[in-house]
Amino acid sequence: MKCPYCSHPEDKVVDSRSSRENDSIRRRRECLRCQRRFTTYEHIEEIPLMVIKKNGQRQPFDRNKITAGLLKACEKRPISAQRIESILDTVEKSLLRRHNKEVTSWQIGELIMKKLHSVDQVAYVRFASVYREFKDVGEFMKELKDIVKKERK
Amino acid sequence: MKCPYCSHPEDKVVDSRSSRENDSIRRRRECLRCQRRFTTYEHIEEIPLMVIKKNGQRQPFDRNKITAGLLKACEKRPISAQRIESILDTVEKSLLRRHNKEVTSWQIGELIMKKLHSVDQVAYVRFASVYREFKDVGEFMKELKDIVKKERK
DNA sequence: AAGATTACCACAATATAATGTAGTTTTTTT
DNA sequence: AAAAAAACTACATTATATTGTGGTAATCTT
Repeated sequence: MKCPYCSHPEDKVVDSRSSRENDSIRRRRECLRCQRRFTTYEHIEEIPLMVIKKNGQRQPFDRNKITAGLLKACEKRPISAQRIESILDTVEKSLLRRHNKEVTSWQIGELIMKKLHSVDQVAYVRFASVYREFKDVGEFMKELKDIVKKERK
Repeated sequence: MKCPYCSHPEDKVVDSRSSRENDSIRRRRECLRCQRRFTTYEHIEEIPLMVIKKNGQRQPFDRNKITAGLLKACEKRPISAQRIESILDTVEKSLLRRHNKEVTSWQIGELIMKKLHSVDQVAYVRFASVYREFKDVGEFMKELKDIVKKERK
């Protein structure tokens, strides 16, 4: 565990206690180089995933809602429903693997866009234009040009 | 560490590895009752605090901004600047103590309101009426009545 | 579709963490 | 302002985690 003060990688545990609910372990560690102390927490890898919406409200992660948006973006595009499911799989898993209990809908959008971009660029632009307003028109045009260029090939 | 499947409090560590950057330890644990396995992560207690704003964008926690809003809500109220600083202290500390790297501005508002409510109820209502729209008019009127009743005493 | 990275698994040898008891300080609640 | 709860401290005893090696499978990148 890297010391937060001096970045030294070695330390020792000075105290270790379970929380009353046994849902975490608090350890008090001491850096072997600078002797300073710090606290760490051990947690179970989070399973429940809460989404923070734009208005700041939370709600449980609902895969179906996202699927719906993606399906719409992929209308009339050569992407199978299977393909979409697999994109969702990847996104969901990589969200679950994060250590963070909470995700913003914006982060989810970004992840999907990254995936979608490598699968179908037209669908990507459709999705992107809904989920994220391009920072400026220039960026949007640049994306479009790149895609048109490739489609022509 | 409580088993996420059967809630049994005893388990053993089956594998334990540092992340390459030494900023966390991943442990693979096995429940002593149901034998199922799960993963835990140990992290340094978080120090940097990111605020998720209503529009979904992040920014570093800025105490001054919050102070400004609070000061305005407390205009002409018998609350010293010192008092306000101490409210902010409490809120900031309790945010830092959470295990969560990120907080929504909504959560911060709630914390401040809780504190403010016990200090000055009129200021509380002013602040609340800005930071949170009361779910319904009834709730707002109820708050007002309670406060007026107390003021009369 | 191949290559790289990361999670997961097993086993054995060594070193370090967990736990009880207990006192102090800090923080939160009433 | 006092009481209650939580975090940090120390020390001694016991028990368990860490680390290397090495292999498989799943996932991410190109």
